[in-house]
Amino acid sequence: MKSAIAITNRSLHDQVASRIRDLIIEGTLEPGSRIDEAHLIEELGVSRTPFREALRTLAAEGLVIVRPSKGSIVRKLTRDEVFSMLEVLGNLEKLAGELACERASDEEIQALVDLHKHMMGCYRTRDRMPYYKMNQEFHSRLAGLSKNETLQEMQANIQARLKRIRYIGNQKPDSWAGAVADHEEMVHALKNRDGLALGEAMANHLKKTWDRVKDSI
Amino acid sequence: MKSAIAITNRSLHDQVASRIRDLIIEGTLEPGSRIDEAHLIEELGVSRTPFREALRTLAAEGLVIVRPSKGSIVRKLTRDEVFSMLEVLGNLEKLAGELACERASDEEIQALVDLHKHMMGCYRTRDRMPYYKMNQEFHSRLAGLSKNETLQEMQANIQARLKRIRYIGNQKPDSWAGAVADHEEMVHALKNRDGLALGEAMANHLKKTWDRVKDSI
DNA sequence: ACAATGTATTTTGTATACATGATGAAAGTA
DNA sequence: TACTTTCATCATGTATACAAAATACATTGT
Repeated sequence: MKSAIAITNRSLHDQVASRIRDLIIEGTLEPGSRIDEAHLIEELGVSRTPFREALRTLAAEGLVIVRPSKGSIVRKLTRDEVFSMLEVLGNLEKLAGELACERASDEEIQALVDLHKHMMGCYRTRDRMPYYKMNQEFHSRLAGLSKNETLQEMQANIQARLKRIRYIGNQKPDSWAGAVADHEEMVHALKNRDGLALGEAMANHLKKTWDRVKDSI
Repeated sequence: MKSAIAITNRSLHDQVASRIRDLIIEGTLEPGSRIDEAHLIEELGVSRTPFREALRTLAAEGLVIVRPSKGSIVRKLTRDEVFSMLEVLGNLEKLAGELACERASDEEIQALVDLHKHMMGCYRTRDRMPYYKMNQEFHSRLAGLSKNETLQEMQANIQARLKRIRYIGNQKPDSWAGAVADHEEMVHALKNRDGLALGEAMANHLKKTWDRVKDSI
């Protein structure tokens, strides 16, 4: 989050990249569809140069695919790819959980517990959207507590790729209660600094995510 | 592997990205040093557009850092960053090992065993360079046997970032013998499809890599 | 009528020119 | 002399123009 005062010192291609990222997650740009350069350029009011640089960035992030001389498409994830991402993500978050128990300060843990409580509040009042956002935040923050930059980065990358699918999966009637129970377990283990238990809980949580999400691919 | 007949249809920025990647690994472009756009463009004989697109790709890969309006620099890894990368890589390869034991075919395992034998040959004759290359290949192939695309991709990414440092670390007198012993253990576990043992061996191997490499940062 | 080939149009890829912002040097003032 | 301020220069960021490639369409021959 940037403060409103902060001068926009970001280069244009960075801004464009962020914008396109959002468009993909919102679903305005549909997976598998071609990205109409001319059209989108006009829409965004920028020229081709920064736009194309932004596309290269997103390609390296794995959100779009550029086919030489044949234009770019929004990457459409196959079942196998989603499964493979969740498999890796589960493992990464398991590691994150273990490391967090070793390395995080009491204050940091408490802050995460507080966030969890907020989430529980949203669950009780069935506020899906805020819960969804806080959930993303929760996982990101927990990755941060591992004090491992690379782990954070990789986690963020996979999370970004999956965001669209999880967003959809989040809308249908699902085992929300199950996810909440998982989180209770995770927070409990975190409070006790029980790395093994936390790791297992997180890996397990991601396994269940697959069940919740697999039908919306 | 592409057939030799296939015409090189790669776009210019892809070629440029590959070239710069090599320059960074070779050390021609030193970590921390600024990338002189004008100079390098002339050297490569391309114009700024594809060059800059290539830079954005490399930035997303984590090899260079672009500072808005202040040019790009070759990313210089700190001790902490290298440690964090090896921590993640160790975990990733551990997972790869476990999955490979479950999912790889006998032929694939045999092919890897053969590669290992070649490496042993290089070790006996003290051919460092071929050994180094085969070693990279070995780890990449093993990641491939996990049948998990994302895992492969992440492993390749971290490996690319560390290539330069490992390349240096490889030149000084080190515990080459130790690394070889690790590999023997890994291949043994792979043959027996003992996932747990292979996973442990790989994680362990990466831990030792830290010891071998940490002084050349 | 259908297929194949050639042509036109659209779209992507690259180069260059122009604009904007950063860095450093010189001159002026305290 | 030291510090500040302004101006010049250079590097980076963006836009546009040009070139090449791909796709769609039409025309011609069988």
